[in-house]
Amino acid sequence: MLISTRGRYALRFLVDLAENADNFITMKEVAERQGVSVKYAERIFVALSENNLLETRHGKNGGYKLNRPPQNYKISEILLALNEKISPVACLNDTPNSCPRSGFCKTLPMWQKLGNLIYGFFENITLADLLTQN
Amino acid sequence: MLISTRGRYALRFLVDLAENADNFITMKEVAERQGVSVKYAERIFVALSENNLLETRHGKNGGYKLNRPPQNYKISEILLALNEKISPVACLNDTPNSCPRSGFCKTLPMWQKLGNLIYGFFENITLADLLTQN
DNA sequence: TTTAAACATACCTTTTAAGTAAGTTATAGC
DNA sequence: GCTATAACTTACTTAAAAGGTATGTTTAAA
Repeated sequence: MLISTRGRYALRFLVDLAENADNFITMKEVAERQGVSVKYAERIFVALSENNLLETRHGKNGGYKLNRPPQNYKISEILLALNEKISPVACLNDTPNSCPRSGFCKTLPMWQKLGNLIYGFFENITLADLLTQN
Repeated sequence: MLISTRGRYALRFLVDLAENADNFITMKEVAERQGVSVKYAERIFVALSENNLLETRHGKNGGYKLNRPPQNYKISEILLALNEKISPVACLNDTPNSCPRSGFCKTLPMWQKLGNLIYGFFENITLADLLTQN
């Protein structure tokens, strides 16, 4: 699978925060609304926070909120924050390509094309685009 | 990762057979040429064979060869034979979608679009296309 | 009938995904 | 300043999948 639950949940959490914007929302509230255990959600929120995708406030009346308008969140950026490997095959993960066959591999060009297709897909969608879906 | 080594190796094996066409080629020979252990290659060849992607001959002077011209092998068909899950997220794997949130999930439409993009990519490339790459 | 190949079954190891537990630190409100 | 609350930290556990190996059995050409 290209994208694991961590990446999927992260997107849903951000959509949730966007829909309840302006106020600080607790992780617990989002986790419950999204049907994810609080403990698992916690790790995802921390990853988002570490990558400066969220504004946080500790203590009473604290929580999380978006730190920019939804159209400024590229999906690619969010998935990378969760360490999702976006490439379709392992042999595209290192640059320069470390496979000794890369110079003459007949399948590599196909993987590169697909990799670019997928990366381009995630680069050109923002959180705002998700909000208008139904 | 979307595609595992099994799928990747399968494609390379078929390219190898296509390049050495007409004769039966032993699995051992292909495996050595492709730098994959004979035992691991064996499982991949069996999967290809079970899905009628190869002609086989037992015993002396036996081996494998393609059972059709390279342009009649769609990449999608080959990957499916290896049980590669082509969809980018787990929640697209069952039809109808079994997720209780599928009716209102804000991220599902994006995953469906990406799934169609990837599936279309593999549907429109054949083994013959790989042979002309360098 | 021998030899070389595909085929079959069962197992092992490593890595990653997914999730849990127990505690520490920061901050708003009283 | 105290207290409640919520983010943060570290460490662990479990389950599944990927990747690979070992030991055989069956088939068919020479």
